[in-house]
Amino acid sequence: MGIVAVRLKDIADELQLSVVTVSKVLQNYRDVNAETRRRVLEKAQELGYRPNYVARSLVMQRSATIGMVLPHLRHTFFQEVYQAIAAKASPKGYSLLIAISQEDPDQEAREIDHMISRQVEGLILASTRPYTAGDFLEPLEKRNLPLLLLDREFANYDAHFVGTDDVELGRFATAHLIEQGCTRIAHLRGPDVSTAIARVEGYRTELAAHKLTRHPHYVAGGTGDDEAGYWAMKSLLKAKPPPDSVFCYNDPVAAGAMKAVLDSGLRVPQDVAIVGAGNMHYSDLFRVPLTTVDQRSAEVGAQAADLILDLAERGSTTSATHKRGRRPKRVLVKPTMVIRESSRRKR
Amino acid sequence: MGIVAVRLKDIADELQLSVVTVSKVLQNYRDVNAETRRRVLEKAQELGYRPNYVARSLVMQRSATIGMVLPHLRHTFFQEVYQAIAAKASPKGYSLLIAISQEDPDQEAREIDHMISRQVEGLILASTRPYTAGDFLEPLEKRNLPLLLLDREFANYDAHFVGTDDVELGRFATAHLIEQGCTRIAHLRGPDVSTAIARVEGYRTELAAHKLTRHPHYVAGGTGDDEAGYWAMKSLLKAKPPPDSVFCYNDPVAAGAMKAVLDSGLRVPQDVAIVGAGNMHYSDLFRVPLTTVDQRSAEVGAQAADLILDLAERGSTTSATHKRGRRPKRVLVKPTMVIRESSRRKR
DNA sequence: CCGGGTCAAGAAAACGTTTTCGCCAAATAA
DNA sequence: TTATTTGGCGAAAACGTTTTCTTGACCCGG
Repeated sequence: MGIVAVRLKDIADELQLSVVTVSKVLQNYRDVNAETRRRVLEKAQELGYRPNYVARSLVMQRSATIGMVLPHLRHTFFQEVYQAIAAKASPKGYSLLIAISQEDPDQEAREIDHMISRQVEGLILASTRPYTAGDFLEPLEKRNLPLLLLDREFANYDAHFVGTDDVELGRFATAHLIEQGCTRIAHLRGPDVSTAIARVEGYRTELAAHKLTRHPHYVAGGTGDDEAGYWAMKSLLKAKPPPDSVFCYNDPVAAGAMKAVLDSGLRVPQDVAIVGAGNMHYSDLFRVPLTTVDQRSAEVGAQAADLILDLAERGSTTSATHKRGRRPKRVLVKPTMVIRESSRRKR
Repeated sequence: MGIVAVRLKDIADELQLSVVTVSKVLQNYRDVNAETRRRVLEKAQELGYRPNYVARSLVMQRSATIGMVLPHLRHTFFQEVYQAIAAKASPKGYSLLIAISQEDPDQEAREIDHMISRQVEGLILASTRPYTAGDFLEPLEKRNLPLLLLDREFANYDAHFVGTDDVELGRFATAHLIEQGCTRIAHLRGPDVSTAIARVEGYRTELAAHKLTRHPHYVAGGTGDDEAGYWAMKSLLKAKPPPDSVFCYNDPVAAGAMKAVLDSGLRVPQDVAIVGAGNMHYSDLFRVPLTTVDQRSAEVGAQAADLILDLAERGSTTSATHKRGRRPKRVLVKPTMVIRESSRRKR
């Protein structure tokens, strides 16, 4: 019972050779006779030999594995980033070990520990923690294990980062609404993570640049899902005067907000223009096709893959080298507007 | 440079002990002095020791890893299944190694080989192959490695399977349209995989049960995405007589179909009623909220997790034991209707 | 004083590889 | 002929664990 595996030794025994010679054939060493090589390859084929990467990892001190710890897989953003990373890592022989923290910081810490134990050569982390890093990163530092923060960064911790330029995202969305003639622009912000904070900043900056006043009640919060968007929008509509437009933290929030507006008998975009973010799949098929800011997730993924693979191959570093003067990389991908019906006021 | 790790030996050296004793402490063996145990635990904490699972896997002949090979992550189905599996596997100490075949059979075969080399204890495969298994499963059989087919099964190969009851799905959708008074019911089928074939079967069975004729042109094919749905629907609308309703392979196809209908100036559901499948996130926010058949993906994932973990723990089997008389398990999850506007003809 | 038992620790073997080094025979050069 | 190189192969060590077996010290009862 159990799994039966063919080892180098099995090939060696059958051919009256040593494991060393067999190994050498498979590693393409030159100091082995052509005829011997042929016989080994033939036998390996015949027995269906597959190398044992666990053993190889141990002796070579290289797992060829990249770990990813994500809060969830709900948004297309993480899926597409994941696909982009997989597409780059696989041809280089790297495997991807994935863990989901379920938005739970303790679970996140456990999964990170687990990744360490699995000897990953690099770790991509989209942290679920509210904006600030704790000492849960210490084990990574101690081991000098390459860390790449994805999408969300920490205010008090310098690490390599790849994500969307969220300040720009906020500015783009807001500028677009202004351009459409909106003046009472509200914002449904997300939870207390860097992306949400940066989007608020972009929103404010752009309003200020156009000398538009911010009604104090025009920024409402939530957990970042459609449920939250629905209820936040419901209450926003009761403000006096009510907003004529809203920039939402992401597409799910925008979807909820749209539902709230339509349920209230108001029209989109005539009464309330809506802009989301993330360009979720099929958001063009919403009741009113949704204007959104595309985060170019595939590009984010590609950048993340390039960086983490580079770090892994060079055997750098969480933050140790930063302290020796080298700055961590910070890659911000510029978002792009995708304009659809939900915000089109001008014809 | 490179990653620096703390080993058992480091702890042992500092405390003038042998690795054996240190290992025993961490494995909770009883034959070690209480004071020694305390010192070891303290030192392990101090040095930030994390066990090396690669070494442990090698000696214990247990990787505690489950592999998943999926065609892609686009549909919410796979995401939710993945999440459900992760939720069950993680508490049991299993990690998930994921690979994406990109719908490419060769890539799929490579990824399977890779999983073998990584010594996974069980493999979940949603194959991209058109309905029939090839000899690419031979390495799995040879090693007696537990295989679980997810979502899509093979006609000519008996293996454990967990997925949606797709025949029922096709019947449910069709029956619902009949109930709404539709008579010219078309079907936009998916690619040549078992799920699509089964859905067609359900569709035909239900039509026959109601003695409804099938217009030969009423089944149109495609690749299963919204693009395909759009063009297939476009041409379906030119049929004489045109269908008054359509059951679509999945929600993306339905989304494309809806777009085609609306673009043609027709109304949903009055002129053409539409039913999708999969209950994609936010399909209730479509231009016309989409009626769909929910595949209960979380339940599928939970079942898949239970089965593969059970197989892995018991060290069974691809198909070897099947031949010894034990039948592979076949778990079919019953889908449920989610009725929304796109199909509601009766008030 | 001896035999048995208990307690605490370590030595050795094992897991499947890779790599370095050494060995021997045959071929080549001097 | 002798010295040197070359070609082909294997022995041994290493990677970080876990497990089994052994050892030695100590205590207790007879």
